[in-house]
Amino acid sequence: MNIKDIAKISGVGISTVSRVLNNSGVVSDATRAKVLSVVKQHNYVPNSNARNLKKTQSNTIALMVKGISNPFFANMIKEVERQVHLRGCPLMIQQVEDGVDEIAAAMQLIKEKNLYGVIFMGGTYDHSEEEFRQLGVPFVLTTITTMKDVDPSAFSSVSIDDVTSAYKATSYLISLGHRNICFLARFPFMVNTIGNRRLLGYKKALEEHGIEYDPAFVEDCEYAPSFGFAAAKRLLSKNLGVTAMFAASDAIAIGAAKAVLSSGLSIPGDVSIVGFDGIEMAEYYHPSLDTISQPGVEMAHVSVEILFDLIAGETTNRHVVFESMLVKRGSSRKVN
Amino acid sequence: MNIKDIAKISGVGISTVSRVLNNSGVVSDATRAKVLSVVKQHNYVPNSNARNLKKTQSNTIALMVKGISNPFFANMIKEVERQVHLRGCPLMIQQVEDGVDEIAAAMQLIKEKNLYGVIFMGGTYDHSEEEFRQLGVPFVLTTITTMKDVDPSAFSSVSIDDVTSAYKATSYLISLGHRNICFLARFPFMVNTIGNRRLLGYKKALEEHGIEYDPAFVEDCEYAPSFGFAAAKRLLSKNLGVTAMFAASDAIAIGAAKAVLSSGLSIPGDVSIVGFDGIEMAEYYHPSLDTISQPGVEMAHVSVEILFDLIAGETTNRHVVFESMLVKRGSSRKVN
DNA sequence: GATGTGTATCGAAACGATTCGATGGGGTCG
DNA sequence: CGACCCCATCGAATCGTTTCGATACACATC
Repeated sequence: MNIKDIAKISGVGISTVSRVLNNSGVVSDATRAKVLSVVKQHNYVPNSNARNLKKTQSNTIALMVKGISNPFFANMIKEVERQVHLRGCPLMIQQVEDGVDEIAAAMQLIKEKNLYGVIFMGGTYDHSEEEFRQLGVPFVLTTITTMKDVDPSAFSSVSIDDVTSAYKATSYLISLGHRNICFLARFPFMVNTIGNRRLLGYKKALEEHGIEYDPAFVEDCEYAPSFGFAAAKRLLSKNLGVTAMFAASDAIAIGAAKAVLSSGLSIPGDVSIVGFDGIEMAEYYHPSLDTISQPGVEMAHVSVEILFDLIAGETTNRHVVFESMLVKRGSSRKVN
Repeated sequence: MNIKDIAKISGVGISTVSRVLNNSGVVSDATRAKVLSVVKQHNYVPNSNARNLKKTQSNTIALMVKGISNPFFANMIKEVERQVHLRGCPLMIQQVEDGVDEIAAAMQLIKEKNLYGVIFMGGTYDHSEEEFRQLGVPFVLTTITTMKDVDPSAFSSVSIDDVTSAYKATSYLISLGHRNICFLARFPFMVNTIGNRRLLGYKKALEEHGIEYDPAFVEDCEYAPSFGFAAAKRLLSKNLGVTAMFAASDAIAIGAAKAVLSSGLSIPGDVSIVGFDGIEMAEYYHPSLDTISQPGVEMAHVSVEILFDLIAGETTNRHVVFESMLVKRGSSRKVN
């Protein structure tokens, strides 16, 4: 069942059916009604391969993401899907493994599928302006840090201020009287990753309060509970007199909390903990975890909005920086 | 840059380039090498819209899923993406909201995109054999229950035995001496949902041990911590003398645990808890939650395997039922 | 030298949509 | 009544592939 069949059955020309389906050009009401009824009756759906071929443009949006199963991302992905779907576009998801060139992978998809637009989510991008430009389709970077010194006019982005957020968390712990505060995050062999930016905020807070920075208090760990658990174990075994932990994700915090609790220490009695992200599980952990919460759903929503603005012809790139929020629950306490 | 350009530059015919790219037909080694070098040099990627149009068949796989952000699903989705990608196919993800007809939604995508295959994940399907057949492309139902009495030869599936799994959990609690065991799950206004099937197992265990089933011990709640929390609160306020809770998901269990702990009761001291799914967070909860664990990654993997077997021409449908596993950690204890 | 066989290659048609230039049949105006 | 216009509609060309029937050449066979 193709457009030709519909045309024949409706007793009109091919192009008339096309105009009805695309609401383009003029069609008399009678003809429109006739065609639509035939379309509905035969359950006709236009073939998008043919349409995309002719228009050399598809309506597919691609999402390139690092780590689908990360609960913070999972939540954002859900909203991205919802918003994209709401605009009548299909969503393609591709996971970018460590070590693959995200832009090159996207480039391939773009050529292959004539993509409508791309959202990149998570990670650190080591790409030049030129590489971004070569994409040739609208795109948005969401919760992504860039390594090269790229002119911001070359891309749109949605993020929070990682330095300030980490500063906020660390300052909070300091204000409660803590001096021996450790920091858990992932530090790959690169500059300007999320972990490194949050480290900056952590250091800044220490410095401002006259606490000397000691690398022994910082542990490298992936953004998952098992790694947080192991890192916190290592930390505790150093006997540094740690009274507080700041984790760069709630998942890490949950693992670290487990390490603390299973060592017979209490939270927040012996050790205070602050996480990062604001995932639902952190609230239902016991004790409820304090955290730096990112408005993930809004960030996803705005990412899609910006993308579709660009698709609609908007030419200036936007950079939306959301405010993170310190959520105080039950996992930190004041010390002498 | 299209196939015609490549042909011209290589000094060969269009069809020769096509044959080289598809490894079909005979091409002399010299010609093949020449063409491939030109392709690489110009970064040529064939346009899949044109290819799909001609072949009236694309290589895109679609995943129709209920609730992307559910941590158990998120994990499976990750593996599905990995496996599909490994086979060189793009993955399209569509979230099916409550109340929309999943098959109809898939049908539309199939016609539109000439899909290669579809994986349905999660939920309860109220569809007839005829409806499944009309899809016209290979598909697999993963962790899905069907309402209509559908001949199993009409579809392939990957699942666990929900009745037996719930029976296992409940029996375990009974074996520890519990009599007042409640059950938390989602019971929509339908038969044979996951919740209802697990309820069956719960009832069966009670019955076998001479414990009378009391609806007051069963609470309806969605598969998320906040709902588990609320449901457990309601349950506790009934003063039924509950000593154990069985939750139909770890997310529910975590919320329920929070309700118990924040009421001043201890786990497993006053209340034992068993969850379902085996998500990572359950292990790192404190206390670590006992759970019925489903091998999500394997289930995802096998789903993709079955799908590609069907695509490759396999004609008999398979039904793989995985074994769930009772994982004992620290959230239940023996009572007198 | 006519015939047959096999190998490497070619080009035209087709897939199902969009779009643009062309057409035909009223109606209006002078 | 002819000139003109406008509205509704039509069909051919096109997008970039795949594929099938045709071709061209070399070599062996009788």
